[in-house]
Amino acid sequence: MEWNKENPEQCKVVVALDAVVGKWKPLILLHLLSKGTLRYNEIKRLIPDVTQRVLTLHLRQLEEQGIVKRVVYRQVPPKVEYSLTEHGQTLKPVLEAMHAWGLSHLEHLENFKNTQSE
Amino acid sequence: MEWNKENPEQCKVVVALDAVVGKWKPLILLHLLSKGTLRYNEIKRLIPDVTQRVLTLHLRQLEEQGIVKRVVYRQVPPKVEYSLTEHGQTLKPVLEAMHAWGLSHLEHLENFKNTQSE
DNA sequence: CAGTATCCCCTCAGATACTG
DNA sequence: CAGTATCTGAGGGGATACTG
Repeated sequence: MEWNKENPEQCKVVVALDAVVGKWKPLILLHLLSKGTLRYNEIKRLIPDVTQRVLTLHLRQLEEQGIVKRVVYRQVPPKVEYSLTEHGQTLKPVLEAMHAWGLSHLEHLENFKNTQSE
Repeated sequence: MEWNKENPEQCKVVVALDAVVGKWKPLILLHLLSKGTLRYNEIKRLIPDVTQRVLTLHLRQLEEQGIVKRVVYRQVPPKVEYSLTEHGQTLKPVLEAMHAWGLSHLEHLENFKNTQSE
């Protein structure tokens, strides 16, 4: 926790960022958090603007990081289910903290922009 | 706080990410958090690998967001001091949460990679 | 259904040189 | 000291078409 007292260089904020950054990753994580388990096309439908290519890329990266679990049911037509691993669940409070700050930041930006133009 | 129950679309995680993402932004913020006020070249010395161009860009963006305050002393040679705004300070708990998760994530990656190769 | 395979573009960051 | 100005390259993401 005490990263900032002496040597900020060894802080691991970037590690967290690396896991969460990606145009659609936050949305993917939030949907998995609220729904539990989702099939590939369900995610695609929940996030219409993501392309298949990028959605797959994001999911693969989250899987590599041990954040998302991918279960393939060998059948025709194929069925693939995505869910958060236990470790992935631990992101929830972090995402909530970021969301809360994001909200307050938006408010601050309001009167900040105003005082700028005055 | 309740972004995930029904509509993750309106979650503001991305707002927070937008403010914090940038190759050297976390380090800049951490240094400012621990030192309080720093001159341009002091930051540059604390983060040797950042180029002047990118450091300036990052600082300008943080300033635009109302996170960093920039004070110019009109004198020769010039003196410019950077510090966090009050609002910028509110990022501290968020960064700490990310750092803490980053640490635990690194541990998890250890035995995750191991179980992968088994 | 759940993806690959290509191709393209554009932003972010680095390198280097210059300046009020 | 605290920056600009230019040029450059890498890669993250989009569009479209195809497939086991």
